[in-house]
Amino acid sequence: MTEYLDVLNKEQLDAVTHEGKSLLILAGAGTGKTRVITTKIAWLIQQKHVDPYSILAVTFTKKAANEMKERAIALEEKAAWSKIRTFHSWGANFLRLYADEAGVSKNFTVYDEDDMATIVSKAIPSLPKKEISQIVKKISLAKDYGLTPTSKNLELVGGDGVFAEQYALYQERLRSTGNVDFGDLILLPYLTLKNNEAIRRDMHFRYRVIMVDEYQDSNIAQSLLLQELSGVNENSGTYVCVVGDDDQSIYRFRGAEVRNILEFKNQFAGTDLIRLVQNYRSTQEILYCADCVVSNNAGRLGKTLVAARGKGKKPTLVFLPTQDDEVQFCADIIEQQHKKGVPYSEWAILYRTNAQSLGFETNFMRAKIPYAIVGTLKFYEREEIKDAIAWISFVANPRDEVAFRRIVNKPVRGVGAASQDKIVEAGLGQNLVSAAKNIKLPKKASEGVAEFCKIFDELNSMLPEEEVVSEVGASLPQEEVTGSAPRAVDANKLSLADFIKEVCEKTGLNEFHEAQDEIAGTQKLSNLEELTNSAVQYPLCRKGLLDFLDSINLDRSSLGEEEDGALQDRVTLITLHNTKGLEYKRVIITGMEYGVFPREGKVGDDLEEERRLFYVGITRAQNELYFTSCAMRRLYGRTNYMQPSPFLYELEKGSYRVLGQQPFAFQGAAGSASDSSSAYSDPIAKKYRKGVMVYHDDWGHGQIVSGDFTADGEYVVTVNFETGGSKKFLPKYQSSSLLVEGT
DNA sequence: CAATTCGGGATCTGC
DNA sequence: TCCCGAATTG
Repeated sequence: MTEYLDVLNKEQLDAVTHEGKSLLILAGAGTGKTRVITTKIAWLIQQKHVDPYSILAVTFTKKAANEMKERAIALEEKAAWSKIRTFHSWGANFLRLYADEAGVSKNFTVYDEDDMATIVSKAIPSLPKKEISQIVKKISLAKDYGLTPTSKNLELVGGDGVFAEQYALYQERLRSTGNVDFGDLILLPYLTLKNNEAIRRDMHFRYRVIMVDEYQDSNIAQSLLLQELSGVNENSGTYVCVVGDDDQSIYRFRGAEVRNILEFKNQFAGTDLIRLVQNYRSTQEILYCADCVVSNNAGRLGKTLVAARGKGKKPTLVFLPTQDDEVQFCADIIEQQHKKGVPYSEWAILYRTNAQSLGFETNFMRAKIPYAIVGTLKFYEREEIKDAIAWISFVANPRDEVAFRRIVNKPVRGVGAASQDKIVEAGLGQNLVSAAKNIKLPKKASEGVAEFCKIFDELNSMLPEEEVVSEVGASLPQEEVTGSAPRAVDANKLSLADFIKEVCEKTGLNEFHEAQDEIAGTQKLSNLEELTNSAVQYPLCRKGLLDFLDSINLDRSSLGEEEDGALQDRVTLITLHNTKGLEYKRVIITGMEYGVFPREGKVGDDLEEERRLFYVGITRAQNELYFTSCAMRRLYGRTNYMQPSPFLYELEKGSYRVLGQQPFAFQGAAGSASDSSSAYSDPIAKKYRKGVMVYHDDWGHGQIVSGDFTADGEYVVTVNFETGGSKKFLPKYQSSSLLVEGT
């Protein structure tokens, strides 16, 4: 019955069976923290007879939540009744439940930063355009810190009296729409709990065990929410267990507060601490590099990971001339290994900024290397998608000013900015369709508005309040992480996709974007189709619509990550940030240049955060790890000479192999590729001269033992490989597969 | 109100 | 380099 405990090490077992007090688990990368949490859930249910319904586990990404839920259920079926969700999706759920108390519409949707900017510009018309995005950022940060417009500590986010006023105006306007922004998903539940004892008691009664994953990336508001939710100061008896790693804190810029970990024991009295340092993911050589890097950070709790898997291969540092060579190197090595049977899916290419993915995409496309981009797919930021979503959101909540402005005159119906303002001012905080119907406007505009309202009414009447239920006889809840119940597809039944299809047709979006496609050669129409298809599992009703919107708004990467996506054989292209919690057999960290990674101008705490990000990247690798660094890179449309990333200097010499031409800074006493007094005039012969260490994609590491010109003037080298073999090459044709190796 | 053109600014990272 | 917004023009 408890054989799943046998696979745990001592510390893991202690963590799983710990009870009665709050617990902080300091879990290094790859130390099996997901296993600990999921096992703990199973153990509590099975051995301690804790009601699964009273267990709450929160994570930061939907992917992590899904995985956790799956694994917990695999250990104990009843874990299906537990709430395992992302922080934000839990918050959204809470707010729908207590919408009145929180002061929002039951049918709210979530505004992103663009939408926030629209609200700001309408709430403070005098504000110069340029300052809007700064204010938006500041407001977001304030909410992450748990601050309201009347808080005394607004200077924490660099806010003064003027900002307090701006924040207040924004809040007022936002509340009039009934919608929420991202920060509200945490802040409003916190405030609601704090100010409402009855709800608070309900929650304390409801949740007996609360677990939080990746606690190092929680912000102040989340910490405050956790305190209220658990009732730690009210003797609720709720058990709180958080798991985190201060070395992997990478979201300071959006309000994450490492001090939440450091101060956990003060906020939650009587906390016990358990450390997990046994690493089951990476080989020792990889962990050694990771440790070299992160030990340069001050202000860490400090721990050194111990590999359970043995020594392994040294990481490889590759110097390349340009970013095109970088892309080519990655393509080559992946293709070479693929020919030897290594699946594409074992590889991940990591980069600092999303913009860097472009080169890989185009090259891989041409080379027919299958790839999948994880994360900011930008899909939902596309114009046509935002249009369609605005329509859907507006049907859900007709107080949504931002959506209204977006769609009322698209395609053009003669309702310009002036008319829009009139309608919104008249109907602020009310149903904008009613307001629009009752207002007097110029002839052209009023005809347009009438048309718009007609479309709205037609669409609105398509949506029943509740799904017409045909009973499903499942004993366990089918709840999904983001919300509820995407059902099995029933061909005979209308789904939300049918609604969205109607939206695209009735509103003229299809027509409008079809025309755009012809002019600009874009694919907007098929994007709309893709959006439609993604709604097929949602039931045709208001609840289904809200769930669908939540799934979009609370997880930008959900589309394009089809169910079977993980099973397909593809190289992963991913930002370093997005790799949190993931692992790959072979990892290439690209763009290891000063200015790219770390980004230019990062100093002090910010530089330390970049370093932790590097640490996160390194510790994703199970077996093989590569760093690539270019001498030249196109940035801002200009070609720049680059210096190697300072982080590379933090790796101990000898703890990694070097390929390619080392920059001057890397040519120490042990350097080898710097014989400038060669007698050869042929640059190829000069590069591949006798004695040079090389690396070949198929044959591995070796040394050139002879180099001669043939009768036809071709330069031939003989290479003896580490493995014992000897081969002849024509370097002229091997520039990408036969690389000069350094130290 | 829409189409065109011109100029400045920008690029982090993301729930 | 490219994209977006403002200004200009129809």
